[in-house]
Amino acid sequence: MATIKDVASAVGVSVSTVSYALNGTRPISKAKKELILKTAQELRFRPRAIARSLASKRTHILAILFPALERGLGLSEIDLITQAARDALGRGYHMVIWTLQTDDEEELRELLAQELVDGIVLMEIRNRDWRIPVLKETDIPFIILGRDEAAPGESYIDVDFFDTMMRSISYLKGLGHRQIDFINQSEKSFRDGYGPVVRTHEAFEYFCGNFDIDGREYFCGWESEAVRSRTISLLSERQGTTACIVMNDKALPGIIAGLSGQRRRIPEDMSLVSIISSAGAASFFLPALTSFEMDIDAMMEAAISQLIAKIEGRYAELSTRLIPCILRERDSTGMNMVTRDRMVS
Amino acid sequence: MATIKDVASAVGVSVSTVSYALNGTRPISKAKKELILKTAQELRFRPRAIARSLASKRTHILAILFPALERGLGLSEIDLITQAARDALGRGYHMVIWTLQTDDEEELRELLAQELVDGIVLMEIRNRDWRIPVLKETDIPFIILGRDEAAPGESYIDVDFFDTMMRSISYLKGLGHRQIDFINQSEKSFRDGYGPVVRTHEAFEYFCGNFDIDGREYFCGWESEAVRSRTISLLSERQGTTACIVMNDKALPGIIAGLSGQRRRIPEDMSLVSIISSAGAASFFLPALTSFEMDIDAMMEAAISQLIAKIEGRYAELSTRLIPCILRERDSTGMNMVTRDRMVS
DNA sequence: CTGTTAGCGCGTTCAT
DNA sequence: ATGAACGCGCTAACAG
Repeated sequence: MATIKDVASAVGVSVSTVSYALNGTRPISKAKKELILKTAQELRFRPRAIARSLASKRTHILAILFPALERGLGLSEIDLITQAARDALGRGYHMVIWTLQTDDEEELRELLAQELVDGIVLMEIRNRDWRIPVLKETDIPFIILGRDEAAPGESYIDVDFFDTMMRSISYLKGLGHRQIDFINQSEKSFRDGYGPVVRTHEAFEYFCGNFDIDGREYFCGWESEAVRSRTISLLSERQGTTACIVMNDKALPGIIAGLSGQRRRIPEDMSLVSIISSAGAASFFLPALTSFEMDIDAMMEAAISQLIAKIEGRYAELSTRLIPCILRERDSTGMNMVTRDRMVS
Repeated sequence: MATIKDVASAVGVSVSTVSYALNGTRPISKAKKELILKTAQELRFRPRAIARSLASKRTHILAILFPALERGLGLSEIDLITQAARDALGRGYHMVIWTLQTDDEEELRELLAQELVDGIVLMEIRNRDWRIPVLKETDIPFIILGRDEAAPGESYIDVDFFDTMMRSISYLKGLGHRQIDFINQSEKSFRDGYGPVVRTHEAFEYFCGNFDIDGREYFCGWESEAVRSRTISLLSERQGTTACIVMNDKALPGIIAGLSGQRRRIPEDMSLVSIISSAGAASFFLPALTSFEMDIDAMMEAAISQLIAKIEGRYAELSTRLIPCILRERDSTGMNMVTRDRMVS
C-alpha cells in the first residue's frame, strides 16, 4: 500500500505538503494541489487510519454503548444501531458496539482508558444511570438516547412522548371515539420512574382532560397468556370503550387474542393504535396496526450530528431534542360506529 | 493519562523493559516484573490502543459487514450483532459495524484501504456474493455467516438445515403425524438458489421419503393478507394435513390467521413448528410456537474464535461448521388426534 | 506558499 | 536479564 511518502516523492514535494493538500489544513498552490490529488489517486493512496489517529489524537471512531440486557432487545434497536453506524460512516466515522457483560464500571473504564473512540452514544438509558458519572470523569463527548431525569445538563435526543399522546388522542377523537383505554407498560417500570412510561402517563391524563375524553389507563406486563385474560376481564369491567392506545409491543399478541376471544372485531368494534412501536411490529399483525412509530432516521441523524459537532468542537453547549413520531395509518382503526350511526341518521 | 514512559521512569527502568513485562514477550526478573505491574496498576496505565496498533500492525478491531438491505433486518440479526460484539470484546477485540450504503464496491474498498480492522465477519451472504472477491484481493482474514455455493474454499459457519429438517419431521412423526406440509419462503428465492431455501427443500423431500411421510411443500411470500387467503385455499386443496413446518417468520401471522379463519385450532387440529426462527418471533404468538431456533451463541462463538485464530495465524486452513438448531417445545404442537384415538381404542 | 523536523505511544531489534 | 534506539505513517509546529 502506498504511503504519504510515496506520494510526496512521486510528486516531488515534502510529505507535509501532501498532508496539507489532502486535509486542506493549509493553503496550497492550485497547480500543486491538483497534481498531488491526482497522483494520490493514481497510487491508490489511502491514509492509514491508525497512523493518522496517533498523530492527530483523533480516531474517527464512535462507540454505541449497551448495558447488559436481560436477554432480547426489541424490534427497533436493530434499526437504531445500524442506522447509527450508517450515519456515522457517511460522516467519516466508524461505529463500534460495546455491549457490557455486566453492569460493571470497571469494564467500561477499561474500554475508555484505551482511548479508542472519540465519542459515545448511550442507549437504553435508565434513571440515575451509573454510566453517566463514569463518562463524565473522562472528558469524552457523549450523547444520550432517551433521558435521565437525574442527570440534568446532559445532551440528549428523545422521543416526543407528549406530542405523540396528543396526536393519538386527537386522531381517535377525530374518528368519533370518546371513551379510550390506554395500555401502558408494567406498573413496576412506572414506579421506577422509567421515562417513557411516566411521560405517556402524564400526557394521557392531561390530554384526556383537554380533549374531553373519558380515558382510563392500565399497566400491563407482557406475558401473552396473562395479557389475554387481563384484556378479557378489562373488557367486561369497563364497558363502552371503542378505542385503545397501546405502548407495549410485547403485549400486543395477548391483547389482540383477548379481543378476538370476546368477539370484538378490529377495527369494527375496537380501534387499536400502537404507539412508539417499530414498523416491523406494527405491520406484523393482521390486521396491520395503525401506529405512531419512532422516527429512527431523524433521531439518529440528530444524535450523530450533534455528537460529531461536540467532538469537533463546533459547539459544546447543552443540546436537547425531542423527535415526533410518524403516524402510519393502517387497518386497525376506524370510525366509532355509534358516532357514525348518529351522523348518518 | 499515564504512558509507558511514566511507568518506566517511576520504576526506574527503560520503556522496553516495561513493554516486555506487560506483554510477557521476554523473560523479566521476577522482582522487577512485579514492581512494574504494581506501578502500572497504581498509575492506572492502559496502553493506548492506537499507539499499540501502529507499532504492532494489529488493531484488535473486527468489522461486521452488512450489505445494503432492502429495509428491515429480521428479528435475529440484532442478537447476532450484539453477540458478535460481546464475544469479540471478551477476546480483546472491538467490533465495528459496516453497513454499506449501496452495493458499491468502491465504498468497501475505501474502508478496507484504511486498514482499520484485522478481520471481517460477512453477514447476509448471497449467492455469488460480490464482496468475497473484493475481500480476497486484500489479504485480510474473513469468515462467512452462511454459505456461498459459488465460493468454495472459503471458511464459513452456517445453520445445519439438513439436521433441522430431519429433527422436525422426526419430532412430528413421534407425535403421530403422517401428513405434513412445509411452508418455505418465496419461489423466487428458491429459483435464485438462496441457500436456506434450497437446502430445506432438499431435506424435506429426502426425509419425507425416509420417514415415510406424506409431505408437500409450498412456497410462500410474506404479505399477511395474501398469506392468509393462500393458507385457506391450501387447507381445502389438500385435506388431511395435521402438521405444518414453517420456515418463514414473516408469513406466520397470515398462516395463523388463515388457520383460525377455517376454525382449525392450534394445536388440536393443526400442529405448527417454526424452524430457523428467532426466539422472539416464536414466543411472540399465542399460542407460543414450538420451534427449532438458531443457536446464535454457538454460531457466533464459532465464528469469532475461528476468525481470531486466522488473524493470529494459528491455523489458516479452511474451516467450515454447521451448527444445529435448538428445539424449544412450546404450545403449538400436540399429538395427532387420529393417531391418539386409535391408540386409546 | 512550502520544506524540515519533532513527536504521537508503543513494539522490537540490536546491542550489552 | 536489560537498555538504547529506531520505526510504524501521519500531523502539526517551527522555520523560512
